[in-house]
Amino acid sequence: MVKKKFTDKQKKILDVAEELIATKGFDATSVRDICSKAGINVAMISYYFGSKEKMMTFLYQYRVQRSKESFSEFAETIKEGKAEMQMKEIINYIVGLLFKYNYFHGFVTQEIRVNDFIKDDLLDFYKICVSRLEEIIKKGIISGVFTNAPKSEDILTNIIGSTLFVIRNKNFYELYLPSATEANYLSEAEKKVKSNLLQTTFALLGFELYV
Amino acid sequence: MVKKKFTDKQKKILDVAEELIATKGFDATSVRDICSKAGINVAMISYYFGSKEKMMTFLYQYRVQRSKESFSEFAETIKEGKAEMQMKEIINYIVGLLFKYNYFHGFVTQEIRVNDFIKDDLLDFYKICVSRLEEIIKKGIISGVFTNAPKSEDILTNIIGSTLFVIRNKNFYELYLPSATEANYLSEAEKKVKSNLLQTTFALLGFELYV
Amino acid sequence: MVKKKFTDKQKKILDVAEELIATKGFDATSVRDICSKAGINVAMISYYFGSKEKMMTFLYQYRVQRSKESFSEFAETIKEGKAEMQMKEIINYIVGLLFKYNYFHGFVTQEIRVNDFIKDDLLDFYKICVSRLEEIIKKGIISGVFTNAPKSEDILTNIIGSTLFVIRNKNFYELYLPSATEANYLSEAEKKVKSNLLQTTFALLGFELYV
Amino acid sequence: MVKKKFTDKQKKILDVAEELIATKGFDATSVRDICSKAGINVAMISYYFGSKEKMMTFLYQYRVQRSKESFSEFAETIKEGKAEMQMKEIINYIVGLLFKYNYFHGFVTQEIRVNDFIKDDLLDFYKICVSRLEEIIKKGIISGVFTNAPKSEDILTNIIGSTLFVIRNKNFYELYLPSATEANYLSEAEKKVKSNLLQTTFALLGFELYV
DNA sequence: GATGAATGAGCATTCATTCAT
DNA sequence: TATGAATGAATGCTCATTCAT
Repeated sequence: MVKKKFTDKQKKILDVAEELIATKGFDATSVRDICSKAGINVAMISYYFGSKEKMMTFLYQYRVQRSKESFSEFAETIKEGKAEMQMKEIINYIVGLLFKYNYFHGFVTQEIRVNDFIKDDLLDFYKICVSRLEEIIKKGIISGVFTNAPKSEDILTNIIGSTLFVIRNKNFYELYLPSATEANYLSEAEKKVKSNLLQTTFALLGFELYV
Repeated sequence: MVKKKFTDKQKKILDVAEELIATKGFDATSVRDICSKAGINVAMISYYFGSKEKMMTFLYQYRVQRSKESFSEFAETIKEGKAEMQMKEIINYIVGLLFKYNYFHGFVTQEIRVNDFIKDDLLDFYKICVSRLEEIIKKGIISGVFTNAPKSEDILTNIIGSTLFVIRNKNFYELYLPSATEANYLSEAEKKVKSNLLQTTFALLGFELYV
Repeated sequence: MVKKKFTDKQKKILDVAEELIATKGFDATSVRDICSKAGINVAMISYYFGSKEKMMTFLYQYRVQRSKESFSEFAETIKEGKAEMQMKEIINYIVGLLFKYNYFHGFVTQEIRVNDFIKDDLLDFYKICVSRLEEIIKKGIISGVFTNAPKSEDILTNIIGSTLFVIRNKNFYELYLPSATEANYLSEAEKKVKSNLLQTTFALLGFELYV
Repeated sequence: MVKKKFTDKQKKILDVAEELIATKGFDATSVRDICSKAGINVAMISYYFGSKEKMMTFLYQYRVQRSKESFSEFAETIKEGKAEMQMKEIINYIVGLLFKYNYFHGFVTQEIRVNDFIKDDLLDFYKICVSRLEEIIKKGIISGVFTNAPKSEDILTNIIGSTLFVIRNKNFYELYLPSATEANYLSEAEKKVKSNLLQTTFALLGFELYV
């Protein structure tokens, strides 16, 4: 797939499509829905992207690659810190990213019909996360602040898995968020899941956390 | 909704439907797909269940209620054990259940169009899990084997979230399962995620684990 | 078509079918509707009558032939009267018959898919009416009470046409029936249309009516 | 309902639909029937009209409203004449209209599933006819050409009822039309029913007719 | 580039009927 | 004689896509 620059109209389509697909699912979102909400002609999705499925591909590319890029930028900003600070920052960053694009990441792993190389794109992102975590754990072990060295793919699994579960299971998790309302569920849940994951991860690492 | 006994033919339909829906999603799975794979006439789904959506309802009932029941039975069997043994067993049980019905639980929280009382059914299941975990943690704290008392909803979140993530992200997790093949990915992944979750949970509980 | 004796169960089916078909139309009335309302198995209509359409045939036969028979009986009873009395009676009789079986006669001429010999049956009935009217008119002309001899097919056309129009166009005709309610529309309309047709017919016949 | 201009293709569909529905009934006429006869794609009915039922609505609108308009225009043209001439003209006009759109008016009052406001449209038409008849009768009574004043709703009932009966009962009425063939039944029947209704109506009005 | 009319394949569902019992 | 499960054809409709402009 050639990387593509999108015009404003195309970006508009992708934004609308993302929102609708995240809300209703890929199949339940019709080209007509997207186009009417985006204020453009029904034929334009085929015209611009070739097909609905190919549009989906561009949508993934549009989001996942941006996530990867922004993650790389973020990683730079914490390069100099201590391992425990870096770990805290990276957890907060990943969780924050998932919440920010909650209506996107949620279905990335669900919708199957998407071209494989898109999964590769996402896989790349996960692999970058794993190697960053790896570096941080090694650093913490060497500096002595971490006494245990769990597998970084398991740490990432816990982070992403728990976060997505919380995003997807509002009706469960809100039971334990007494002050959550319809409007602020996501921000309240984000706080709680970050706290949980920090505790969990530092416990695994054998790091005594004072939050 | 009245609880229903299913004939073998109906069970066959539900099994096929479950697999296809889990693979392709609800909307992308046509009744023609299901019926042709189940070797029955297209009209039978409407005939047996009323409609495709109602079939979905029966499918949920068929799986979630059975999960609840079998969980209750399981909980009885570990009633007498020590807290650490109970915790280990319950983690293994929940993870095993999710893997066993992997192509079901994965989409329960995803598909929107499902009747609410079904979500309630699943919520019930989660609440039962949480209260069991609660009991075990209290018991372990009292007996002194656990030195830390994390929130049980967070423990459950980690267990289910991580497990579903692993089930759904084969192409990521298999990178860290060197001996995994196409055929045995799930069983290998199950072992690894169980090990991860036991470590993680016991670390959170401040329990020294010797596995 | 062989004339058939119907069992009670078959008569039950025909009665239910007639009512439903008259209310909802032939196509909109399903075999399942009829059978469930008649308290019998879905397969019975095919079993008893061969098919839904053939059942329709029996239904016509069942009603139209009875109408013919009862008309013949009625005709006997007025054989001895004066022409003007006979005319009055026959108009009242025909209108009454149409109202009595309003939900049947109304659609006889509408539903096309019915076997032709059934139309013949109805045609027979009309022809009998015409010849009776013919006799009465002749008699009245001879006796001098009628001064004009309109075509009897036109008289019958007026009688049946006006009556069916009134039956079918409740929302129009009730505008001119101030005391009509939902419940008694048909009986009120029947009175008014009888009065109209008596006046009309006697006017045509040049007979001075004192009702 | 917004009044709509139809394209030629839409008019083609409505014409075909009208004919088929009048012949076979609404339910028995499938959109596939209509589209294949109209030489267009099956999806076009939904595309143009929204649904089969909505198409029906447009069909009513297309015919009934035009009938109303053309009736109003016609009424203007006879404004200046004598009562007996007006009565003759209006009878001929109404009968002619019913014959012209014979395959439409026949089922207007029959099909149940049609939107109510459409029935209102037809009712409007009937009410306009009644009030015109009313005026003519009054005028004739005043000028002394009519000696009797029957109810105009009953006159209209006779006119429409008899005409529709003749249209619908070809196999009966053709018995009295010796020169009628398959091809010219309608025009022959129209002549005879007009003659009948003129005679009938003038008889009711006490007007001596010399046709 | 951009439109909107038009297409044909596919959808879930309902139907009258048949078949095994 | 009677059942109800099972069938296959038909239904109205929606869909992503194409085509003429």
